[in-house]
Amino acid sequence: MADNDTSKLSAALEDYLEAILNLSAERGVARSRGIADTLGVARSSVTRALRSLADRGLVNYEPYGIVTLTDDGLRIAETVARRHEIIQSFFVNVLGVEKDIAQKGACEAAHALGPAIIDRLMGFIEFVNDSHKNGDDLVGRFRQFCKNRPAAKDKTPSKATRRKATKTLAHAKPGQKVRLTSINAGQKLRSRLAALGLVPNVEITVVSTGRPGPFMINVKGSKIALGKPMVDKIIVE
Amino acid sequence: MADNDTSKLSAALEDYLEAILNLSAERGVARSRGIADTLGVARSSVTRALRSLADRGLVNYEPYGIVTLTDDGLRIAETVARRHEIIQSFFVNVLGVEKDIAQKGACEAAHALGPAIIDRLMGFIEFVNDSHKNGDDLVGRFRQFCKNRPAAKDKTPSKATRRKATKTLAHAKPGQKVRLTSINAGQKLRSRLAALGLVPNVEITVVSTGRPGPFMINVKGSKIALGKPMVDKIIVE
DNA sequence: TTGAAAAGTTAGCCGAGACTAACTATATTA
DNA sequence: TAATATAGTTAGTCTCGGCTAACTTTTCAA
Repeated sequence: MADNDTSKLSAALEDYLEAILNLSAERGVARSRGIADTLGVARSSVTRALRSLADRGLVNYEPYGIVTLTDDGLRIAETVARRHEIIQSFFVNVLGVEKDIAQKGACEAAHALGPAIIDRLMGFIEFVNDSHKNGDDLVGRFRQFCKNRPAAKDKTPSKATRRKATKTLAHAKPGQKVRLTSINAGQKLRSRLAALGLVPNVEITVVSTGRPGPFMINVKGSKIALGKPMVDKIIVE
Repeated sequence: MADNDTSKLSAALEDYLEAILNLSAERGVARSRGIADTLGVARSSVTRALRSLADRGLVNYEPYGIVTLTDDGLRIAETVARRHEIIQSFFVNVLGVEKDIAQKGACEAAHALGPAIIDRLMGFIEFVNDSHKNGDDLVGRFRQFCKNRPAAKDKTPSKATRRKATKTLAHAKPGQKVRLTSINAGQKLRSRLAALGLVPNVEITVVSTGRPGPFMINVKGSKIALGKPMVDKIIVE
């Protein structure tokens, strides 16, 4: 019983519970060393985590003893393990992601996704299996679909995601024409730049973006060299 | 360029970048207050995060100034935002999860899932859309499938997930017969229990599990009352 | 133009969760 | 059964990412 703390468990402590469950199942018994190895943390970290879990009434733990789950701990551990498996199964069996990559992603995602999403996900996996029994090989069709599709790079934002962030002069490319919107600096700097013709609404043509050399721009016919700190302060569109 | 740190960014800092990107797009400019409101953190936390991001060369930031993303920061922010959207789109448009629940889950999962999984997920969404164009309403079929399926509870582990964790006497139900495997305690306690007939391999019948009253067991015809601390130390199968 | 309100920063605190180094308890085995 | 190896704990430190309270800067309106 102990504290029966209502507050949600941290992802780290959930991982400890899951590790204890797995070790219990695999080796018959969970010991500190095994937990440390499984999670890749120091033994001392395990000691502290076990004390914390014992305080919450989730494990039976006493110094130098073996670790067992209480009813409450078992319930949580099984929930986490189940989420983990459902997510991993989706990644591997539906999406066709490599097992070790899926493993890593599923482990983290298991803490992020609530019951509603997990239930739907499991339902979806069942749906896919069911379809297969009825002669519709969804996964096979998906694999085929992937082959005919140019691989999208994670780094390249899709049009749907593209946003217009506030741009500074530093974002501009050589030859590009931009309009000065504002200057992100104090009074004195603004008036210094104003003396060079750099005022709101003026048109700027980028000559070269430095690296090496200074950042060169053309404003109303006159070339101006700017240092990196300036370039970051000039907001353009 | 500043530091150009190779180390991976924390989930929290990724969230700051994403918030800056969104604010830039929505309000034209990102300021400290807006970031604090968006993320629901104190303004002072934002100040510190911005300093950290500026140190890594991801934002242009100076005290009291507005915040803009550098090229590197923009790249990361867009990547995170894209992941976020892809995951959320999957939850909402494929799984049919409610938008605000999906929102929360997707936000956290966006930090957990790497390029490989994200790419597949996006591919899958495209596949579903493509199927729909070709007359196969996958999502509709899934919805229908869900209706005919008894809702699974998140808390109840499926048989596939069920594991045999190390059980203590505390897990046993009244009337249940178990066999004592070992006792998780020191020499002195073990011999005390041995005097009561509690030795490895002995059969134990659970009479009552306490709450209220003591935990009662039957060992070779004799009834024994055990305290909670004892019950947790007796490993059974 | 000045003075209050809003925005932003500083300083100091906290808890979680990791680490290392040094110590102690338990197990093994010669 | 004593010596040693292994397991486990303690103590102290660090980083991260929150927080509050108090202070400073900027903005805006009278």
